[in-house]
Amino acid sequence: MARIMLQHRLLEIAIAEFAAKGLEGASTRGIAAAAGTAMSSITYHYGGKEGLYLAAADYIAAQVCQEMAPVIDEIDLSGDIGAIEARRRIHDILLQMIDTMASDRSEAWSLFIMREQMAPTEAFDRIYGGLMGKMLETLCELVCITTGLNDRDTARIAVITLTGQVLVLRASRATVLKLMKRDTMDAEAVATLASHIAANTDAILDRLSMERQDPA
Amino acid sequence: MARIMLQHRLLEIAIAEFAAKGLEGASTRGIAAAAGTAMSSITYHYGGKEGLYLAAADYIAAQVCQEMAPVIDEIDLSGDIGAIEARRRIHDILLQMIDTMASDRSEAWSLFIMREQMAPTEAFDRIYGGLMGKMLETLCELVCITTGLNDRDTARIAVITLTGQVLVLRASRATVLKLMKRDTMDAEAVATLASHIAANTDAILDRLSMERQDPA
DNA sequence: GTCTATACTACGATAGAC
DNA sequence: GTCTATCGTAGTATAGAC
Repeated sequence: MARIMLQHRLLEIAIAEFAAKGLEGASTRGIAAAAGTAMSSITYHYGGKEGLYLAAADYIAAQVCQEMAPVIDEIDLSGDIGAIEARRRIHDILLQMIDTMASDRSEAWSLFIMREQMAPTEAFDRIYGGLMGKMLETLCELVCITTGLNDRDTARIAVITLTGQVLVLRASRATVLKLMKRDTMDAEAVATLASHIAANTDAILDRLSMERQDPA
Repeated sequence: MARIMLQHRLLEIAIAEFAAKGLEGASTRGIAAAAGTAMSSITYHYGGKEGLYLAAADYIAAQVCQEMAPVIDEIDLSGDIGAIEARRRIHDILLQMIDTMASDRSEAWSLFIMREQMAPTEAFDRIYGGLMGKMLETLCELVCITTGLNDRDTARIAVITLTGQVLVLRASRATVLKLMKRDTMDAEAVATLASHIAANTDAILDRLSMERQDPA
């Protein structure tokens, strides 16, 4: 039992290190030392640095899956939801994403994922397959429902731009903080950003709905 | 003269390496070898790996500055432009950003900058100070003009979300390509994305204009 | 100024003691 | 299973030849 906890601890430290310094920048020596164990235990359990990295990706996928489950699973029981309900769920998902992206609690996860997005390795497929793909497809479906669109390609582009507003909070954290003249992303700043993103989301979805009805 | 060209070549190779592998992942030996010179010349010219990295940041700042100059400098002669002209310039700047973010030509630049955004070092200040800060403040100003807003804080948040739609094209390139079921970002895909981003931009700016007139 | 040779450090992997 | 010791490799930095 204590062993299992130690493995979790090692993985969490590994994620923090990989997130901060990248795959090459992080050192197995440092990770092992921080976890209070010998470096060779990484070799034993994960086969090496690369194995540890992939295990970290799986761990993140599982954690994020758990975190997002409440707002995603809901869609499974969607026999036929209306446009208003679909839009509410879009807002729920984006809010959950904002919370995850902005919170310091999951800073390491988001940084790890962001690094993979920019320079994908095998780890990206695991994370994408774990939940991200499902979540994005769910968003596409919801966009189609709430706008009345049948064109999933257009819906996908809408999802890209909608999530872009959220991702920028982490991907360009340094710029966002400079622009907002802050040192940290406190709860108030997150709330302000969230309300503006929600309003933008409505504006974008309304535009898509209107274009469908009146393709002028 | 040939020496200067060699330094430029070395810097460009360094940028590509740093962009692809990060500061720790890139190797001075590899960079020097690819540039056809000895590793110690890096020490001589830049003082070491860190110095080369900062020089690469300055080089990028200068290049991006040159690239964006046409759409930014325009604002300098803005005695009093109208709401329509301001909005046109916002679209111009975003289009230029999309082109820079999406094109393979400047892939290394954007990756380098993205890495700095996620984990800022001294290099970030150089890039931000070089042009990015000025460009973002220009965008804020234009948003205020085109929406009639006096609240620059709101304008800054609008700029964050507007640029977020663009940045996601590079920051989450892997996800975007998966969603769009493509292997590469060809010109047609870029054009489609650009037109949707432009429409979203209008929707967001219209929303801000309307809220100002009717803050219900 | 630029390259060669070398010193020094840190990394990842592995073998073997316990 | 876990730790210690060690090996080979790769990195930066430096000194010195040219």
